[in-house]
Amino acid sequence: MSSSDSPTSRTGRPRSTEADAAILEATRASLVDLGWSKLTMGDVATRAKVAKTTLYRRWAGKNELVVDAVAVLFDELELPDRGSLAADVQGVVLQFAALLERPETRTALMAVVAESTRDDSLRRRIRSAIVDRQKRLVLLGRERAQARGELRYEADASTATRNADLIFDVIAGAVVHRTLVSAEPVDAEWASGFTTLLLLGLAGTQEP
Amino acid sequence: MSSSDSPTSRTGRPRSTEADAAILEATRASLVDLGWSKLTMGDVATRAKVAKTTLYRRWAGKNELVVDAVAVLFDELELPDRGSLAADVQGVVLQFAALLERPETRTALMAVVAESTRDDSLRRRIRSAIVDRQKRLVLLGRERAQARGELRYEADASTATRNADLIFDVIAGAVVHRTLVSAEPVDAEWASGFTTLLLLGLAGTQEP
Amino acid sequence: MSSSDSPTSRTGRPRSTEADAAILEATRASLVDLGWSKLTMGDVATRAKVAKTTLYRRWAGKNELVVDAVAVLFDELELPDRGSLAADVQGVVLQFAALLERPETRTALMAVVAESTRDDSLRRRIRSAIVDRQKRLVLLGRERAQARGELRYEADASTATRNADLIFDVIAGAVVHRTLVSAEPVDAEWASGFTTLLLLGLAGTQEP
Amino acid sequence: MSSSDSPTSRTGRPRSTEADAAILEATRASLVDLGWSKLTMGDVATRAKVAKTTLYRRWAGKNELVVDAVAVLFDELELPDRGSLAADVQGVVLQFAALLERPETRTALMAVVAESTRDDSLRRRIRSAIVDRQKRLVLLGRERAQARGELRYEADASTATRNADLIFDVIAGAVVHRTLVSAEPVDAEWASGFTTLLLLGLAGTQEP
DNA sequence: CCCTAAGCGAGACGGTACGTCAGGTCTTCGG
DNA sequence: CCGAAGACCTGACGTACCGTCTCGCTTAGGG
Repeated sequence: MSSSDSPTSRTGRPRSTEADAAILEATRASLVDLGWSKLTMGDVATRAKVAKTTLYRRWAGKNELVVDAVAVLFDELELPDRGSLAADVQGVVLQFAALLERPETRTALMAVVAESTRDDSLRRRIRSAIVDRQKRLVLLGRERAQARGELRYEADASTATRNADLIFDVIAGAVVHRTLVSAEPVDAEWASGFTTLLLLGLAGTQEP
Repeated sequence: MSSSDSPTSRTGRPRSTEADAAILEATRASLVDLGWSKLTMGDVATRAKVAKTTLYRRWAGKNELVVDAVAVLFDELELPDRGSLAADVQGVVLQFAALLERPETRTALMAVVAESTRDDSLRRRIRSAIVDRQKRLVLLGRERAQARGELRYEADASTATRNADLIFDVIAGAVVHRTLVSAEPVDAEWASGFTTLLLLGLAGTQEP
Repeated sequence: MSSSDSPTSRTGRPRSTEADAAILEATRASLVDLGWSKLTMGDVATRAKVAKTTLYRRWAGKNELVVDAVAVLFDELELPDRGSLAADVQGVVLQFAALLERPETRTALMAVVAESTRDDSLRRRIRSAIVDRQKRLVLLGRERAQARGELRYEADASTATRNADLIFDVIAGAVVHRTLVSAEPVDAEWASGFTTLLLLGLAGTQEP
Repeated sequence: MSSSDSPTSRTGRPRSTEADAAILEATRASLVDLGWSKLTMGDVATRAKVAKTTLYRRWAGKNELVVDAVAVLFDELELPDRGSLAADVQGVVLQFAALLERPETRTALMAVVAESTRDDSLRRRIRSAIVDRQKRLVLLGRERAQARGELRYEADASTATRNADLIFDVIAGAVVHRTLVSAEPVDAEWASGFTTLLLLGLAGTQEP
């Protein structure tokens, strides 16, 4: 997660793992208190009771640090089996919205995405640390729905991938837009309306 | 659009309207060259051949300036009548994606949205200058589709509004997510797949 | 004193003489409140209820304005006949010291002198508006002392001038240094000690 | 002399002593080229090849910096034994005048004195860094004259101090006034006339 | 059991940009 | 033409962070 993918240099004092944890924790705290644009490396260092050098030894800058600090939060998302595809979708929509309401994700997510439009390595980091990891939810949901007979098995693998990507963009995009751009609440009612729209659309594409 | 909503103070030298235009143009140019995070007020002032103070007299800061500079680009979006709802949706999806591919919008849009999560006045500015202005496309598209008989007229006004908002979040969200987060192209194929999904979903809700 | 030495241009609106007085008064007030370095043209204009342009039409800048504003205060110095040279000297020393204790002169005098070291026209202005005007006190004091028989009449005119200049520098210099550099009070005791020293010195040069 | 009178904090990177020297040197050079009022912290930093922050870390502002930069020049003043009190006084008068003719002292001295009239801490700094240090010359001169039998030993210590202060104010004041206010040269002739006046005055006060 | 290489804290360093302020000038309107 | 109002350009201000550096000290592993 942090940068040290090096072959574990054998000599010298090893890096403090406590520092790592303290820094990420401090980063989230700073995001909550100050927001993305006011967050500074110095402030994070102070909160984590760590020297600035220690931060820079591990992360190249604010962008990378925040991605790592926030990524772990997205792993909290789960897909408990609620018995039907509609319930599963609605559940994940509400979970995702709740995550986006948290101040640390709220302020950080769009900011790092914005930065990533001009920084390829950052975009790759975001994809691997956040985006791609959450596609698992779409894939898992589909599998369950297929097992239940709610969805057909897709014959063509590439079509299957394309569909999963589309669904992911629609769900994630709609929830993010509703939450951060429209700044309206994602409540059970909205989640229900959205889920209905999505599943009818999906069902339609599977008709003969 | 800029700050002077005052009742046009009668005395003193009036503000230069040329400066206004030059500043917004310079802001877009600076966004293209430097991106959001590297853009500075000083650079914009230099490009616009204007003093920094002249910027600050009109805009409170980088955020407000960029919103105004970018907002006008969104007004380019149109909804030419292509004869069917599907064609209209697909058309606007492609237009919107093309707009998001432009470097000035690409780097600016998410950034100001991110900032707006901690700044209510900024969020209001974004809504009035960008978001709400584009809902017109959804409303216009629905009217046309209703005139064509592709969609029913909605009896309940509040349901109608809710539906329009939902559709707007789904379209805008999906396109933004595909473009900026997934960083995959919005080509005719994707647009077609997305439009199909959306319209089937809409049709489904009108069946019974 | 102010700049308009033009041959009374016959046409157009005449300059407000009230404005002149108000500006000089405002300048002194600003000196008292803010001191030389914090005094600004804008503040003076505001206090005088006058536009900045009006100031610049009359004075080239802060330096010239302050010299004129302060010069008039030095004309308050007088040399009442106290019956003896010693009493006259002591009197003028105390008067001068009292003038230098006033905040407007205190802060302004050294400042404009400092500026004048790099600005010949300013130095000329200071000399004509302040310094040379006060030499009259030395000359008047000498005349009286000569009339009283306390001092001999000087035969050589250039020697007389040289002596007057020397005495002026010694008196003015000592009082200024005591007041502004040493920052010690010029009370009757000090004035007495200084006068004694000076007059004994003068007497000595006239002995043989 | 600079700010660090702290007990040498043991941790962190130590301050660069080269920077200290370069800054003071650059300050003097800037005074020569630009004069007090045009001197800027930025220019000094540039000349010293140092960041502006490095200046502000050591000095609170222009005033303090210039006092320190100029103070060292005053330490050049010496009192070589020329065999008689008159010769000693005349020598120091000419040295002091030569110092005041140098552009860096010329422009700086009166300026900082002017500022000090509104800033007690600055006045203390000037006194300790410049004024009081030069009183040594008066004291040394008196001691020598007493050793030579030219002056009596003063019985009362407080009277001795008062006299030394008076002489200091007279010498320094007269030379400064002649040089900077009257803007006339302090040549051997003037120095001789002044010395005669002063010593006769002193002699007179010691008669029975 | 010391040696050595790296980690660590502290804080100074050269920079860049900030947002503000003052200096002077220019442009409008009204007197 | 004068005067007020206020916008304009210029350039300096003092501050905040940046990311790097240089210290002296700590901490483990390998010889």
